[in-house]
Amino acid sequence: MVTLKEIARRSGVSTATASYVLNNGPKAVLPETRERVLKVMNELGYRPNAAARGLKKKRTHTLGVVFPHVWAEPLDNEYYSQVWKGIVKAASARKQVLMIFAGMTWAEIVENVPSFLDGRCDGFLFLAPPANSPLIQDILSRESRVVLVGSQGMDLIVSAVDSDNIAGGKLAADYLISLGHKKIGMIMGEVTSTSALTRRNGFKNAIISANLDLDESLLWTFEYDETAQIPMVRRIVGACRERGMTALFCGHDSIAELILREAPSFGLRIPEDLSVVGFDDLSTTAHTNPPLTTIRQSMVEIGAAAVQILLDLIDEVTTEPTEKLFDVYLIERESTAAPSKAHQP
Amino acid sequence: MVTLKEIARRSGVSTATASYVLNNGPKAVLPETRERVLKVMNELGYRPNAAARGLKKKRTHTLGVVFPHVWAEPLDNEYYSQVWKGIVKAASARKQVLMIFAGMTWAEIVENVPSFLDGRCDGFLFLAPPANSPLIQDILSRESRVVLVGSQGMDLIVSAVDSDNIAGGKLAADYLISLGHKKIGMIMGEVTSTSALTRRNGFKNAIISANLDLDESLLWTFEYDETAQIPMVRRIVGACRERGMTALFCGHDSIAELILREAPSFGLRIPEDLSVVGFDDLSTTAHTNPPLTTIRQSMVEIGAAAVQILLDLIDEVTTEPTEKLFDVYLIERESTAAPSKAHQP
DNA sequence: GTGAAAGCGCTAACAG
DNA sequence: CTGTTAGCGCTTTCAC
Repeated sequence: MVTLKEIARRSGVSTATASYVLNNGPKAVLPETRERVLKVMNELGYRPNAAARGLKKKRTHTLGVVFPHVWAEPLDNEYYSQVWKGIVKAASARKQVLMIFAGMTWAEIVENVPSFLDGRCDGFLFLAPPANSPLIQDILSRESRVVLVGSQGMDLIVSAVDSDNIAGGKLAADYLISLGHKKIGMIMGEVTSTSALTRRNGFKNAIISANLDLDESLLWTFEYDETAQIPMVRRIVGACRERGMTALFCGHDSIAELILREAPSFGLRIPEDLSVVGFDDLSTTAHTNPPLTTIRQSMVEIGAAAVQILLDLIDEVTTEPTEKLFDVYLIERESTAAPSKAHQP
Repeated sequence: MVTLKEIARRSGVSTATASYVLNNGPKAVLPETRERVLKVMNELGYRPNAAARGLKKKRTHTLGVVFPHVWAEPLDNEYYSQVWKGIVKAASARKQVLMIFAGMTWAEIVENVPSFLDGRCDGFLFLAPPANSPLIQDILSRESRVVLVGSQGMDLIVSAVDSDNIAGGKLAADYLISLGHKKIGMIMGEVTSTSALTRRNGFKNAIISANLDLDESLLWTFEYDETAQIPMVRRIVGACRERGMTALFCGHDSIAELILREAPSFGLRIPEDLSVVGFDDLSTTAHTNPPLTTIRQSMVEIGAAAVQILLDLIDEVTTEPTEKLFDVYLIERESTAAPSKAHQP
């Protein structure tokens, strides 16, 4: 390994001078000296040692990104990919390196993350942590340079970036109501996810504001277990037949895709018998049959904003926790329509 | 920040002793001393500083993973996700942290990666680097602890893990031949990708071995540009109509999905008019219409094996570069059938 | 079994 | 403008 000392020796200067040229300061260096040193550095392919620098400066230019699980899980795959894309983009634009912490389960994360508070990262991004996790509390007590992504509405004093899920839930419900639907159901994602909860709250609010009947039996939670999915679809079909449900809001596009895929085998036509609205606007939803009406989130922007906020925290540009919510948009496709005559009063 | 020195002071021992208890060695420590020190560490929530340790031991327990681009790109999304899943799994099982290097373009990577050869990682995993990239050459000249993933068959002396793509291309072709097809086309992925090239080589070999006509005009390269895709499909449809092509092997499932989706609008029935075989076995391909016959790769295992090989290199368990190829499997679904009578001689 | 001290590679205050 | 040197937090050799 070639060291600064070696560079200095070969260029006939002191390590201090060599360091000054490396860092462009804090002291000035004569142009010719500078050139000489740079030349030697180039020739030897010198790379300043990151550990030594980190030790000295207490700054690693590394951001830790904590994933709740490996994001290859089908349900959230594209959401994480897109947010991640924004993170990478913003981080590389600002010359930051990303360090990933991911385990199979949240328990594994909880066990390991505290051991990373050892100076190898300047701050942390937590992607969609479960609501009210004690880990976050614990981390925050020792490290304030933390930004939560996809977790608005927790009671913690911490920076966070997310879509405006309340508005999203409301947007979906209001749209279905405007089409004339009266009996509207919803399937939410994980109960441990704050965004799933807030989407449902927005949805409920809209139903209530419209003076419609909020039928709790039409509110389901998605079953991640594959063997439970067909029975779940069956229950939803049952609700259409027996309770007159004519529209369904799904907390994730992937849930909506499942419904679209399975509905025909139950003789349920979409949108004639059931209007379906998703959430996310995944790239696949424009090609479902029928194309899915959904709520678009700005996933890439969310990731980029999170990096921005974290760096401001690290650089002490801001000291107060910031919360940023992104607007969501209705993307109207063909999985929604006015309720058919058969269901009209 | 609480340091070892502070721990030592508070426990009434030297930093050396405190270090011995931290590392369980290299010297023995009296159990009671040990307990006392551990207690203080716990109370203060002590975390040994990573930079200081790295500086001293020249080992960071960090693995660098280089992505050719953000893997949110639709074509390769799930492939990278799955490989990544295997990497995370294997790395966390062996207590390694992962550092990600990703840019938007390969040029950005080339520009930045060398600057990470600064001791912050113990070794590197390169995911599907372009064939014959000078970057890899450059890196290898300064850092031998490198494993290539998804890039068999380059001429470099470097460890690599991949699917047996030659066998995969052959498997697809042999299967179509066994169904009775004589005019078989292929669309390959990026020309810069070694796996795309080797799949095509396997395909060609099989065609030639079967004494069939290898029609070069039936060999296409996928167009990533979205506006070019419909014209590309049109050309393929044309080949069916004008040159009697009855089967098509796609180098990626995502390409096959495009064909399946667009074919109906050209009046092309699958598999009646054209049999289609994909490659990857993405989770979505069981639900395409019709379900896609494809070649399954063991993506998770590939990722895990790469970590294993890299760690052996780092720990000097092995010093020779290792190449590991994983078997691929034919998954027979409904997008393939014997050629219809109309096309038979 | 424990401690003093050197030193990993770098930065920066201080001296010249 | 350049050099000397202390020290970041830790590990480990060497002495006791």
